[in-house]
Amino acid sequence: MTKPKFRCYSHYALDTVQLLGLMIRSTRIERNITISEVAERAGISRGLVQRIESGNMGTSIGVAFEVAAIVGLELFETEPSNLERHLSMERNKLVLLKSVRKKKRKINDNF
Amino acid sequence: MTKPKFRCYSHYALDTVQLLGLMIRSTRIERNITISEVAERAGISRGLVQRIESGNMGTSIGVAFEVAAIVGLELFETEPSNLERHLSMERNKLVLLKSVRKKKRKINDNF
DNA sequence: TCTAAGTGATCTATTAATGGAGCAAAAATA
DNA sequence: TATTTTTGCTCCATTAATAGATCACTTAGA
Repeated sequence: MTKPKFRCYSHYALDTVQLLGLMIRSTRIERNITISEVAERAGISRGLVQRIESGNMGTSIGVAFEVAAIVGLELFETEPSNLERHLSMERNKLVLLKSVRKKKRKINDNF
Repeated sequence: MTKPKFRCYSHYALDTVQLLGLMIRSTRIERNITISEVAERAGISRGLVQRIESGNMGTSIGVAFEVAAIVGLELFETEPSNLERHLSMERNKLVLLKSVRKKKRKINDNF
């Protein structure tokens, strides 16, 4: 796969990233925190917080989730304590689920 | 803020990104899709899918959410139709919420 | 209304992510 | 068990993201 000049995103992915940005922004404003404060606490630049809030697809997921945590927006879990539980559940699940094996598609090849 | 050599993440952000990766992986395996297939459908490399599934903090949020969508993992919303509704709700909310103004902390400065 | 704080945006040097190839280990199944 | 697919990982060249500074515009509050 050669690296594309302009990456193509599905409507769903675009909407999801934009929704996350808007939720971060509204939560931040509701709790009376400035962009500069968030940037300082996250250890990133002011411009990067702006790009995250505006739904930029290229920002790194770690920083975006860190910003969400700083403003107090909870992802996936309503309670932080559930996060650990959910995490270990998924880890246990994946002990059984290993790799995927595709069935050979060699049917109807002799006519 | 000078760009740090090693960025520092909160435990919560680390767990959240890792959880997303694990959920993508288990959903992918349950639905019998290989990493290579996901990579091809997302238009990215096989290694990048691996990094996303292993909870790498530096991968771009757009690609990570695209991969989640491809394996059929729904973020934030249980139904895709709710996503649009949620999005417009947030947009409407932010019409009123503009910028944050910090109170001047000029109390007790004359003693 | 006036003023300062907050925000949005652009530009460039620096830093980091990604693709692609290759290799070894693990896992599925014949 | 033998064999082939899938996966995990490393390396490096290329491409993209980020920091930092700056400027204009918007907003909140005096």
